Amino acid sequence: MFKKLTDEEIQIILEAGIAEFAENGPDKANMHTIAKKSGVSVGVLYKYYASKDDFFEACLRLCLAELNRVIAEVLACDDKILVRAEKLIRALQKSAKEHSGYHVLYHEITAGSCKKYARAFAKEIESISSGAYRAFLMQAQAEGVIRKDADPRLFAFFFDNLLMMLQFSYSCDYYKERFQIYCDDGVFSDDERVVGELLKFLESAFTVERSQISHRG
Amino acid sequence: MFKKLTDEEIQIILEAGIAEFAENGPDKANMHTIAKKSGVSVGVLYKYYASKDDFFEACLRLCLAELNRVIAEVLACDDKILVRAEKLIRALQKSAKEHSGYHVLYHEITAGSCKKYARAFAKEIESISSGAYRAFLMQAQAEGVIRKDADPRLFAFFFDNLLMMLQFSYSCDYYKERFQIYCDDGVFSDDERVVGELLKFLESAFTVERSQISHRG
Amino acid sequence: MFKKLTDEEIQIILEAGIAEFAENGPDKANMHTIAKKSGVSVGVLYKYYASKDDFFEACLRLCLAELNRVIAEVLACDDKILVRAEKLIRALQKSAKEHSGYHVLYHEITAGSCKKYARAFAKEIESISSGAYRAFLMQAQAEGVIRKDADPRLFAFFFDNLLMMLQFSYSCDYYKERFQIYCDDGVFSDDERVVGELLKFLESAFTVERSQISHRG
Amino acid sequence: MFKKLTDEEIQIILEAGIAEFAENGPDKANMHTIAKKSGVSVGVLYKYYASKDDFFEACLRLCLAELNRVIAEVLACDDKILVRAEKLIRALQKSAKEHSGYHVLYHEITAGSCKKYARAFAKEIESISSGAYRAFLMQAQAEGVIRKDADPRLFAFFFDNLLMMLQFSYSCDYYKERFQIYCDDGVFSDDERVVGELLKFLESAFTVERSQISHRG
DNA sequence: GATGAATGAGCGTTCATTCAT
DNA sequence: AATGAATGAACGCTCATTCAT
Repeated sequence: MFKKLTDEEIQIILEAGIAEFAENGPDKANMHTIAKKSGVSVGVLYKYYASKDDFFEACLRLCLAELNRVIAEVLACDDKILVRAEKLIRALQKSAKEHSGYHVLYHEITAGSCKKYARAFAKEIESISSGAYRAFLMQAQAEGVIRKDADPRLFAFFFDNLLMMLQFSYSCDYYKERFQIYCDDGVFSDDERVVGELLKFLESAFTVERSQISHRG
Repeated sequence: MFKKLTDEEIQIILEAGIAEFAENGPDKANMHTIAKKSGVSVGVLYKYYASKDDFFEACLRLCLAELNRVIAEVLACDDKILVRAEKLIRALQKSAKEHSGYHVLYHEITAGSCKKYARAFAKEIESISSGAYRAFLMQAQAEGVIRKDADPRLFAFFFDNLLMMLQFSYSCDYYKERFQIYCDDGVFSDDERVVGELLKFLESAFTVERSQISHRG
Repeated sequence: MFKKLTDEEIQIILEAGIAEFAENGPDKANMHTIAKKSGVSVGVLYKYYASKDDFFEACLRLCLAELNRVIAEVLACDDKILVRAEKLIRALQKSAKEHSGYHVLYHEITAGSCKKYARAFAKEIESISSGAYRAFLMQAQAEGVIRKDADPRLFAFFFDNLLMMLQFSYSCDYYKERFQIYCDDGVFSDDERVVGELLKFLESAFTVERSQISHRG
Repeated sequence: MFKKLTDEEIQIILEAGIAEFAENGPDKANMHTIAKKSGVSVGVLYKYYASKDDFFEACLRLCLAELNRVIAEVLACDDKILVRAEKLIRALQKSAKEHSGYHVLYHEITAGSCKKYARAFAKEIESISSGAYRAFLMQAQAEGVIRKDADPRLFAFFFDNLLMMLQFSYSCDYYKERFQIYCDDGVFSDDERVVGELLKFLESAFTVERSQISHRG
């Protein structure tokens, strides 16, 4: 073949990379295995990507683009806050179950092995959802739908924390195991229960007005 | 030194290991570096630990013991639920800031490179907090302090999710970056703000009675 | 060189291995040295052979194949027993002098460091000559050429013992030294003398009819 | 203990060394294991022996002394040649069965791993039996008991070759396996058969007068 | 351009030897 | 004097990267 790789071929290579990186982690992942699995030679891999690290970054970008797409799709509609939350939960639940590798790779960035990417990627990725969530929390606050005394930044943070843990709980081995321990072996087959309870949790968290307890004296 | 290593010296080695594993991840961490950093020879490392894996596990156990100790200490007192929550938040906040390596290593287990430990450790570690949280949620429910319609298992799960994300946000690079993005550069010097907002979030989440939205239809 | 190794190149590597293993024994032999001596990188060694052990076995097999070839060539002809013996002696004498490494490696198997191979290889190698020698001893017995009261199995064993010691005496350092002590410094340059005397020894051993001594009472 | 090691203690250490060296070969043998097995510390080992090599040599010397003792005992009596042969055969058969380690270690010298000792030891050890055997062969020749045309040096060599192979066949794994292949599984329990046949073989070899076959033309 | 064989730095691990106690 | 913990050089093996074909 004397041609540039097509987008489809690139896609196949990246998918193979994502699978391998998700399966074995960035360090144990093997470039030859990836080449073999995607039906190309290592030479091609190194023609398109300067190094294993560089290739890992490309895989990562594909994952994050997809995850962003999922979230952006939900946020595009002008729903009320809890409807949005529900849609996000369902979307992440579905995506994490169907494309666990993508979420596992996202999780890898948060681990030490990817130190290198931490700063840059955090900026790139988290700014989007951070901004979006803060925005609609502030709007909801303005509309009187959620508690006035909430710090939109922190609340957006807590909200995203719950979503992140949710997606990892549907995709990463350790978190999956933990999910079953916290809930029970049936959680993975009763998505509605999880959606329902998380919404219940969020709904309360967002909408209570009174403060029953005075922390700090 | 030609005497058997004292407990303190073993501690130094483990701390060096934790630092190296936290810094580079289990795969990239280098046994020679650890030996050098802790002022012993590689031989000593292999006299006390059968393999890199075995040593990693020992480091891990030290971290987890400490983390469990922190949590257990808080749970020992028979406080009301939100007091407990507050104490847990403060304890984790403090611990994650002071011994970030311990928390980073805990986080490592959740990542792909430690696949091997996922199952076993999850059982070992998460069962404790899972049981404890569920128990005091149920007790609070019985006392009428928190909403009756909450599934204690799921709510315990969401609660711990928030705590985990909190500790990682004070210890792991990526999460720290993200924390600043969500909140602002000042978060790390205003612990009270975080405690206050998270308590506010939890308080509402736990105590609302009415359900304003009907999910699912 | 970026083409697959040719058979000749593989041969060079194996020869380097045989030389190194013969020189230093299987344990002290060094894979880096072998790589260097055969002009390839260690990587190549491990591309073609799974481990040092595996490589050693390959070297061994090459030696044994050659040794078997030498013996098989002689046994192919339908000569009378002492003619065969003479041919075998000459063939082993020549081979042990010219390819001492091959014979040294054969000798290595008999030593403790190769414990692992003892059983399997013994079966594989010794069965052939054992069977062949016994067969022609029995034939010679049937033809009345050699003594009737000989146990063909034991006599075949003694015969091969003499041949083995002969080949080792021309190839292994210790045995070479011993050879010179038993005979004199000139043995290695007077092959005919050795052939002649050994044939004399065998001829008598095989052909005497009367038993002058009553062993066992 | 503030005393020099007694001869018995030295003996225990050497026996442990012989066992370990015989079991694993000189390279794989472990100094710590030897120390442990003989109930002393490695420090003591290195107090009495400069290095592993030096210790191996000491073990070797013990073995060889014992083997020489066995042979010398037999040669002390002024028996006729075949009586001597029979006594030697029985003595080696017994010794190799009972103290296989000693013989295995002797065999190790002949292997490449002990390159270092080849020259020196060969001189030291083989000279004795070589001289003795040659002497009594010449005497027997003078007495007209064995063939006149035999070269006493070579015949002594062949004689010792058969004895060496015999002792190894009763002590070294590979040779034991080979022994069973050549003869049958019962050889090890029918010592008389082996003695008888070897004597038959030697008797003929030594005593034939006429040369029935003209080798070389 | 594409291939994949070859490279070799680098890491985990062992164990003979040393020497503080 | 005896101990055995500590040392660290050295080796087997891997795999990201290169480049002759």
